Formats: sequence, structure tokens, C-alpha cells
Amino acid sequence: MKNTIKVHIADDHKILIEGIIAVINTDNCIEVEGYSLTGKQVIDWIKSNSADILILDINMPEYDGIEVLKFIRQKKITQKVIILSSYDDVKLVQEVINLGANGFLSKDSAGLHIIEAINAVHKGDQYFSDAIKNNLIKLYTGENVKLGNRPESTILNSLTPREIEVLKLITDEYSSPEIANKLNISQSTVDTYRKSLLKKTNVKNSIGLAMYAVKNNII
Amino acid sequence: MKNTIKVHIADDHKILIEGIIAVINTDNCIEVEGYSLTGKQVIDWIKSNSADILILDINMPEYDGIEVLKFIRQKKITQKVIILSSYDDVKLVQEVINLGANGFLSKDSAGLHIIEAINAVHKGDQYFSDAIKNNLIKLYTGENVKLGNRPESTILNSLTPREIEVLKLITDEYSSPEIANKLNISQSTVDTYRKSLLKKTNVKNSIGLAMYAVKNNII
DNA sequence: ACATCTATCCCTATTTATGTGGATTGTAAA
DNA sequence: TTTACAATCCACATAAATAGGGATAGATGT
Repeated sequence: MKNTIKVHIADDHKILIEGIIAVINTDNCIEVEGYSLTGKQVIDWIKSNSADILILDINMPEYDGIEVLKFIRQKKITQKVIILSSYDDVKLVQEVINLGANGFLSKDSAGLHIIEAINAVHKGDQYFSDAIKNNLIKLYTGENVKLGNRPESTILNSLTPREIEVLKLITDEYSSPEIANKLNISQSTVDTYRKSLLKKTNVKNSIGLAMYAVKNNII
Repeated sequence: MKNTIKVHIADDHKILIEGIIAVINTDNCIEVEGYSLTGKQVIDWIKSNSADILILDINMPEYDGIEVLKFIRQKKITQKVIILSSYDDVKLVQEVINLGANGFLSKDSAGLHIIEAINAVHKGDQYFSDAIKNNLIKLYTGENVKLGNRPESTILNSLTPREIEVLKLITDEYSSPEIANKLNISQSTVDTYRKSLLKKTNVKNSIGLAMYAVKNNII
């Protein structure tokens, strides 16, 4: 059976793309169809539907990986997606899974894992790098193992659009009064968002929020 | 003349290393001697002095590229260093040049530029990717072009070791009282560092400091 | 010897941020 | 039609960060 798997690579670092291509070329069942350097390019490309699997970096200019994923889900596109990320952040993993990603590869992984991931995802399985799996296990130890109850998203509460808006302004160095002014809401409201952001992200202070935003590409 | 240039690669992303190796292997005057995945490994390796050029990522665990560079300069090691970075930050460039780096490559560059950079640096030249050169030019336009006056470091004030220490703790979500306690100094002192950090980095608040730290890989 | 820089500390005052404990409206899902 | 959640607001209190003005001891460099 000589049906090769066609993959498209999206990452803003050309060096990394070349690396992945080099690795993939060692396997003659997989073929690199092309690549994109920005989220915008990916979205333009995706319409052509000319690959089976998209390897998608989270951190990209114009549109980041999350936005691309959202777009893909909206358009009900059938291509499989493997997320590539520098961070083994479980929250991120949960988020992209919810957005329909089929695999998650840490950039720490060796090239071999890419091949594995591509094959697994092409078969219809999900693929996660070991680091992620370990992190997920750590998170859920001591938790419910009963019948058919998906792990509730107690830990991974997703932020509301408004909260994200506020978070972005926080990382842009605006103070609460300034944010209130910018969004035409009362400062009390901004304070409420800060409080719920702190609670949901489980960090200590605004710095933590900023770091969370960086890690999760809310920037 | 068949003396091949031996390079060593240091980056925490294995995929990227494999990519660079693949690219370098297309040139038969350059040979990859080995690689390191952490700053610590680089420092251990460097004693063996078994390569001509070190390709060094800024953002690495244990010791980052900056710290490795400082170590190299201290030990008066003769190997040339090409810095690899995700950010085209001029401040960073200035800093690593001051620390004795011989080249600066953005991860956006294509593989060809690595070959160019290696050859240039091996000849004794400096090498900068185009993005960096453009940024540097932008910075100095409209500035002094008179005889022998190096551009003063008004923009690029470097932080003192202690300031960096405090900055790191700030990004780790420690409050001033906690930092004071951790470093066994008074809170007044921590406040002083905060003030001078704000002044030097030219940001509005601690969030700005955190973002500065991220961009400049102080983390 | 003098200037510069670093690390350390202090006071006063104001502005922000965090913590506790609420409330109301509207919308969307169950 | 309850339930749930998002978005909005409030008061009160404490803690922390920012802004301004200092100071001193020690190291380094010229």
C-alpha cells in the first residue's frame, strides 16, 4: 500500500520547519506537502485541503495556533491536527484537545516521535508526547476513576472572552483604572475579573497572570 | 584544503537540533561535533574544547545562553559563538555582543544562513541575520555619525547581577517582602531594585518587567 | 585621588492590587 | 422552568507597588 501521508507544517521558525522536513524525509510513507510561516498563511492554505495532517505550532504571528484551530473547527475541516508547542502546559493541551486537535508534541521530543505521532493520528488515534502524558497523570492522581465520567474541567476552567480581554490589557501594562476606562466599565468590574482570573489560573498575582498569558499565548 | 569546521549545537529543542544537523550535513566543509540540550551540558562540554564554533540558543534550562556566554568569557575560551534566538531584540544582541558572541541568528532565518554564518564567523567576521541588521539601523537612524564615538549605551543599559536576580524572583511571582526575605536584604533594597529596573527597562510596572524578562530570556 | 558603579538601607506619600463577601441582570442550556 | 454562568456592579479592609526624595560603604578603574 503506497498511499503516502501528506503533511503540512506551520511554524514561524524556518529552521525548525527544515528540521522537521529532514526528519520526515527519512520515512517514505510520509511526504511534506508544504509549509506556512504564519497563522494567516495556514488559514489561506487550509482551503486548498491538500494534506492529510497539519502540524501546527502554537506560537505564530498574525494568528496563533489556537486561533487557527478555532477556524478549522468552525469550518468543519477534516484534516487532522498535531499541535507543536514549546510548553508542556496541561491547560494548553486541554484547550487544544477541546478545539479538536488530534495530537500534541513537545518541541523537546526527538524527530522519531514526529513520525510516530503522524502515523498514530493518521490511523485515527490521538498522540501525546511522554512529558504531556506524565503531566496529565500527575494532575489526575487521586481523582475519580468511576464509570463513564469524563474528568470535569475543575482545574482547566477556561476563561471567558471578557476575562481574556482584561488579561490582555493587564499584560499590556495597563492598570485596573486604565482598563476600566478603556473598556468603559467600572473599576469594580475589572477587579472582579482580576479576582476570577487569579482563581481560575491558580497563580499568585498579576505577574503570574502575565506569565500564564505568555505560556498560553493569550498575548 | 580539507579542514572541516567543527560545530557544536546547544538548544533545548531536539527537533531544532536535528534540523540544524540536517542542514549542516548538506555542506561538506562543516561537521556537527555534537550537541547539548541544556546550559549545564554546554558548560560541561566546553572544557573538552572539541569544536571550532558553538551555536548557542539563548533560551535553555539550567543555565541560559547568556550565562553560558559569561562563563565562556570568564574562562577565556577561544571557540567562536553564534547566538540563536527567537527574538530579534536589539538589546539582546547588544548584550551578547558585549559578552563576546561572534554572530547572531534569528530562528526565522532559513538554513542557508546558518552555513553563511558559520563560514563568516570561522573566517573571523561577525555575522548577523538581516532582521537584526535592520533593527539596529532603525535604532541608530538620526543619530551621531561623527568621528569615533561609539553609540552610547543609553538605550541598552544592562542590568546588574543583583537586579537580574530580583527580576527573576519577580517573574516567579514573589512579592517584594518575599524577595527581601529570600535574599536576606531589606524590603527597601528590593524597592530600590524595582525602581531601577523600571527606569532601566523603561516599562510601566511589574507586568512590564515580567514581559521584558520573557522577551530577553531572563527567565 | 577621584569618579563611577554596585549593593545596601531609610522616610513619606499615593496609587494599585488583593481578599472577603456580597448583589443584579440577562442569556443559554437542561 | 429552574439552573448555570457571564457580565456587571458595590463596600470594606489590608497588602503591595510606585514615586520622590535621600544616604553609605565598598569595589573598580583611570
